[in-house]
Amino acid sequence: MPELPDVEMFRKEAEKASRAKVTGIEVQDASFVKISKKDLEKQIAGKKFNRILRKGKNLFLGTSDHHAVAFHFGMTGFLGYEQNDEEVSKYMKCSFELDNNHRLIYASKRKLGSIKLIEDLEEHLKKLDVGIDALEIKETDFLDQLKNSNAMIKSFLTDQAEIAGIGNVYGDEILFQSHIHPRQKANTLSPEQGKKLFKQMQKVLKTAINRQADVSRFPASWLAPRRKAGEKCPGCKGEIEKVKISGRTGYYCPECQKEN
DNA sequence: CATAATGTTTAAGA
DNA sequence: GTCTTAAACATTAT
Repeated sequence: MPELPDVEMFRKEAEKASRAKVTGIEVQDASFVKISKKDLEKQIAGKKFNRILRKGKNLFLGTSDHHAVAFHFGMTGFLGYEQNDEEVSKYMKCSFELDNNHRLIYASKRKLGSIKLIEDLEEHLKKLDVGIDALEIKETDFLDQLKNSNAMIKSFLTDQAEIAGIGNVYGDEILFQSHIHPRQKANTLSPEQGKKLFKQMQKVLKTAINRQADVSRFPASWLAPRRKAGEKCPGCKGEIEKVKISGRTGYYCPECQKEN
């Protein structure tokens, strides 16, 4: 589930490739990649991805000449650094062959993500309609944005233009650990709730990264492993309920997360 | 077989 | 302009 912690894992994968030179590019699913092997190679071959940058759920692999490849992972995409002799995944969309017997592969079971060629990374970042990364935002700015939003807090947290990186699963987790109801309006949170939300946001994301964004390694006190209506809340005896907000199915504990 | 799934974009209505 | 839902995208897992 590519949200901030997952994409952070992909960033680390890409970093393993950053000292090697790209020798060629294979496109396995042209209907998804949409850029020709020829154009990709013209811009990337012979260079190194030595400027790697993540902003929210977006990953940019840049070269020294300001060009870059922009990746978005949709719901099922991933990036992996692997040895050349490994079997090619049938979900592979394209791969960047390296001069060290490895390759960087982008794979996805569905077609919801994207791969784009960027002419000038700095210019591109300026125009991107994506807010500051959830791990970079300062508490005071976060609280200001909360005050200025009339949206439900779940929508606020998952709105990439407000804060970048939080999706459906981590949004639910952060609200669960902050004891805030997902439908509560952002601008009705008390200052204490706002501060708690900020703190839990940092904690949840950092903990998830420390555990390789792997749900099976998350603490038993978390909601994420129990995303199902009728499951027992890990904090009380209550039952987890489903809520549909901005088109996504969310989960919360009606006992622990009351509206005020 | 029907339904839901980690995401984004677009449209339409309040 | 803000915020909400619903639908669309394509494919897999339950």
